Amino acid sequence: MTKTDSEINIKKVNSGIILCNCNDFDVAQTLDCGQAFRWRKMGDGSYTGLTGRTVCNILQTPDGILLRGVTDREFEEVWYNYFDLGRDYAAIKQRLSAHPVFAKAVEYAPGIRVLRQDSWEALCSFIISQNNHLKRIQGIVRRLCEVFGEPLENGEYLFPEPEALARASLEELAVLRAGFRARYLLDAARKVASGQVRVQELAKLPLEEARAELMKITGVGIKVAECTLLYGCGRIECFPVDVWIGRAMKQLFPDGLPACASDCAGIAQQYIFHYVRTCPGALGGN
DNA sequence: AACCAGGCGCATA
DNA sequence: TATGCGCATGGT
Repeated sequence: MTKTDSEINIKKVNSGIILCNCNDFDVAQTLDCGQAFRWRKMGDGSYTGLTGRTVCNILQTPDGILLRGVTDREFEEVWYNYFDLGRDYAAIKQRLSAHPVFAKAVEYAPGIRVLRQDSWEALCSFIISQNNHLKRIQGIVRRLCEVFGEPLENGEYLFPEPEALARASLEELAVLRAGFRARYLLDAARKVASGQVRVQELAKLPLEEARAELMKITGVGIKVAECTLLYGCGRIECFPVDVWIGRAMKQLFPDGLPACASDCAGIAQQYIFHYVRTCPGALGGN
């Protein structure tokens, strides 16, 4: 079976795969912290979602994290990477905790991991996220998949290919109810489909070039570009600044981002984002 | 029932 | 370089 570093232990069972000793991964914290918009919470507390054409159902249990309906091969080729299981989050959290604010944020939600999502999906998701609510972002992304994505036999939909979206007209995008973001999505689809914006290169391009490549798209500014690079290209040094992080910087880090976060700024950002957004009193109070 | 949301583009100085 | 405004839609 798969060799993983750190102490994560993988057990194979009938229903799928169990991750044991996975102390730095909380399913709800990771999937509900505003980085991915397509995971559905089921009645039993599990989450169902997909990346590419691979589906899984994931449940936190006392014995470990159960990935239902996942084969060895899918785990090795897809989910190990998607959940960033090769990265030592214990070491990152320890390093960040040198600063008291990070220490609090990490203690508040120690099970957050930064997912390695598909680049094109991350780009669209964060175009949609601008000046918007989490709840509504989820609805628009779901309709985007249902209207333009390929349906699977099990009722799931793939995230639409750029070509499929590029063929559509602005009028056809109206069903998404994405508002002024519809034309941004269309411009992204057309530039990606035509090769004018090379999403596959974003992971390896020098950071400045990668940003510039993304900002060729109307409706992609510095914040959406940083989100795409962080969540969709594995660029953990990227640091998206939205209204929440802006407030956090002003109040909690008036002297700038602490040095202990310099090589994993994006991961630090995710702990802080979730902390200030959902923990009462994290901002303003003290 | 206002107010505002994981921003951006454009106008103005 | 720095503000300020409108933008579509709908959640709180």
